[in-house]
Amino acid sequence: MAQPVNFGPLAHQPAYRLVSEKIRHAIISGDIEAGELLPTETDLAEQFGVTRSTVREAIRLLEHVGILGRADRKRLVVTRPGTEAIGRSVSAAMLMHRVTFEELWQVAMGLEPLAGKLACLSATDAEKQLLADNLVRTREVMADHDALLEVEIEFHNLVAEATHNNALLLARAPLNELFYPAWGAVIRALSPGERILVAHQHVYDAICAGDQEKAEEWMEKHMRDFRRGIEMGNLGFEQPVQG
Amino acid sequence: MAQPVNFGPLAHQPAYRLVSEKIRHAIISGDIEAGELLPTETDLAEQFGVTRSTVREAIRLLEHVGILGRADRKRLVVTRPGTEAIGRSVSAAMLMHRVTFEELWQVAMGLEPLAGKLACLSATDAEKQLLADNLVRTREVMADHDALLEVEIEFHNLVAEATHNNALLLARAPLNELFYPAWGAVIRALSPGERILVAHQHVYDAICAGDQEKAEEWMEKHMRDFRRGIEMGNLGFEQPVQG
DNA sequence: ATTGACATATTGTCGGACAATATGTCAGCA
DNA sequence: TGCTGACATATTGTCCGACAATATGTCAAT
Repeated sequence: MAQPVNFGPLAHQPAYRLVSEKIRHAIISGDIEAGELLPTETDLAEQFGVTRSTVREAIRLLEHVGILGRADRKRLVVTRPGTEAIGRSVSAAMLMHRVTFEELWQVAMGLEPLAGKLACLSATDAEKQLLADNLVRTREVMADHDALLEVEIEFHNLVAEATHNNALLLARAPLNELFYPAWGAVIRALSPGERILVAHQHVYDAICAGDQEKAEEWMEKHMRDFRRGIEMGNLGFEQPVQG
Repeated sequence: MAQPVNFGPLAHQPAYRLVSEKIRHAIISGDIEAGELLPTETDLAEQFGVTRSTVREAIRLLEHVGILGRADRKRLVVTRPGTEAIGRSVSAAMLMHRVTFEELWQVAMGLEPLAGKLACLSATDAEKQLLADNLVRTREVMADHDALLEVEIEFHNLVAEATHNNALLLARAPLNELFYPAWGAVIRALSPGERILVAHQHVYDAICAGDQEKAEEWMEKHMRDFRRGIEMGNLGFEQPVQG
């Protein structure tokens, strides 16, 4: 029996998407470097043969992803999406998927110890110094829950940055965003300042000594502590994270 | 001396951003469920007290991130950003950051073995069956480079899905996108069909047996093979990945 | 129940308009 | 010279109104 011909739906992309794709392609293919200014909307409209409104919609499409930004609230500029932009999108996606703490924690268990390990190989003296400063401040604010949360988050970010691995930085971007409130709750509930400091100290020592195993191991311990904190504080380890 | 008052630049957000934020907030806070239809553009324009053009720009802002999509090329619908949408944004970001294979591989070494391990705990019979089917097909197409690439990628996706961990799925989304071409190059250069099959087989066995350590270990071996493939094929392990 | 004709709703695109604001130019003045 | 202020210009944000293409709903005819 002859298969009835199956015409796939002919994909008539709206113009604003085509324009958006063209610009996007020009950007990620490197034709336009990050930091370069884009032509004005009117120019683009002429070049593509569409109206300014259409160009504007195309631009908006790229704006929230972080590929395009504004230089001085006027001219459009090509930007590298930073961890903030990526963190926003991905964590929004995770929220909508009702990701639980457990799921998130499992990912963190894959990435944070890795960050510790890699930092041993690539941390510069300046970065080690930043970590040392962070430790000092941790000791100072141990009693202040809010401040402790700040330095705690900062420590992890510093370690991640010390890896000089942009892929890792981007991959763990959403963790920051989503763990923030939970971590704060744990700190308020259990005042684990001392334990945090000890773990951080060991990680720092390991990084300075270039001891990958130790860094990995202590990051892991640290994360397990965090998990236990959520469980003990009855914060709902199996519950979806809250925005 | 009295500090001269420092007026921060007053942040006058353009209207389309405000509208976008309102909608975005309504979505991720759960006021609008995924799958629900949004009011029409004209309605939204009235509700917000702006013109349709402005609403449209606001919508575009959310569209590319994946939280808004079209139901039937007409009505707007709230969607959960899937791995494709996230993969696109994040991999674009990674491309612009000139992420190298090495960086990417390091992240994959954090996530893929983890996926193998977790899949041991949560893979359903149906998912195991899918993996089995994949293995059969792998054996069949071992000589065909393109087809081999397909099943190889599929295998990793199946394992990841078997974890039932959405956070993990989203975090590894960009890897798929970016490794794809490289993996293909490795396959074409070295025809490693046999090695791939062996590794997959062991991972599959481990998942069926619930043997976390073995699954993790073989995923790791598999990834190391991949790394060696890139190095041996002179594909530039320290080079930025190509879009 | 299916088909076809027709009105309606909604999106995609266009064109033009104007206010607010940043940029560039140039004369005037210490 | 070097700074200031006035003015024209360019660019973006926002609005309005319009129209074509297409999907949806209704209703009569078969």
